[in-house]
Amino acid sequence: MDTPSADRPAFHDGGHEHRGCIADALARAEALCRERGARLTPLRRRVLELVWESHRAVKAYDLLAALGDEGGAAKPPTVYRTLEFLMEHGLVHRIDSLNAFVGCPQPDEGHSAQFLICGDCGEVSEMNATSIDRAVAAQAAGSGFALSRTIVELHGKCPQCAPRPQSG
Amino acid sequence: MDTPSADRPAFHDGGHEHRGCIADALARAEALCRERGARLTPLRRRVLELVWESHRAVKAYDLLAALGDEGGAAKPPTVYRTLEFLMEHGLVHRIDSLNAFVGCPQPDEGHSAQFLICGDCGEVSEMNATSIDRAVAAQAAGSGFALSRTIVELHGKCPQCAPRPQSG
DNA sequence: CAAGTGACGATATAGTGTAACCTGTTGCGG
DNA sequence: CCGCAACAGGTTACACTATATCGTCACTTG
Repeated sequence: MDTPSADRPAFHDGGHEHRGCIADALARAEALCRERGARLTPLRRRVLELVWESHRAVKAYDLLAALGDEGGAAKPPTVYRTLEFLMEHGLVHRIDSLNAFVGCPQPDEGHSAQFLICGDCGEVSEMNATSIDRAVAAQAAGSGFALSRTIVELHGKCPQCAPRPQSG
Repeated sequence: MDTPSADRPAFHDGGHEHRGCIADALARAEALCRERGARLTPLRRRVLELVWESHRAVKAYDLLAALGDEGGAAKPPTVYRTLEFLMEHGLVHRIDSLNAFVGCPQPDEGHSAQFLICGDCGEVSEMNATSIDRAVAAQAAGSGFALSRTIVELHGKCPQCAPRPQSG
């Protein structure tokens, strides 16, 4: 469980059937909202779909533009509120170092995620590394610090963009 | 070395002689710039001093305002360039989750720092936890990810703002 | 002094995020 | 059906964060 690559690939190749990712995400969101009595309105659903159009982090103003192109001219507060709702329910995460948002592949599990962010292709991969969690918790405790939110964002190059010599 | 509290307090009490912190920071900066042939101009020195006026993270436009009050009406690009210089030389760090900047207590050591950020008093404490570094490096390696920049920002309450029951 | 370089200034604009207020919709009890 | 409460969404205006571009000044170096 410590190595995300054990369950699923950390990064996706260009050829994966991405429509499936979107469909899965929407299905999970619908199930989760039904379960919690939260309302997945058309706008919220559409924004989630837009966020999932790629595995890259999407900026709020790109969503704004995309919604505008579709006729429904949303304004900033609308988009931010929608993103806030999606974050509350764990459906998307905010990447602070990018001022951007990315879909969460497992919204149901209560988790503190870490992110691998490729500077080349822009793809973002979510990890759930308990080893990092443990190290962070131990450090915080050692300083008498009461942890409430943990931000771990790792920038670099993904395997596709920086193939190791031995494999190329 | 894993526990910063072993070398120095993670957080400062209100009563510590902060003038010393500032003086130390400026002295270190001067030594470091002299050593590297970098120019610590009056503006850069002043900005560093302003950043160090507290142990909180300072926003760019607060610096802008502070400089403006002093007569020298600096414009945004000037402040950002100055901060960029200070960051290149490790004299300040950027806190991405706050869009703000904080002085670095040990600019000489090449380090990847982690930050404890108190949501109450706003103080920021820098750690150099090799345990976190190791966990992060291992995870990245396990995903075939070539790490270039590590962001670890921990939000919560510092010991002064959230004293543990046993000590209060 | 002339040429080159780096620091800083000025203007303008792009990008990001909120406050405050209002309207529309839904669901429910009277 | 009506009115209410709660929530979703829209509108305007503004505040904050960041960068592009060009100009100017000072300091070095030959």
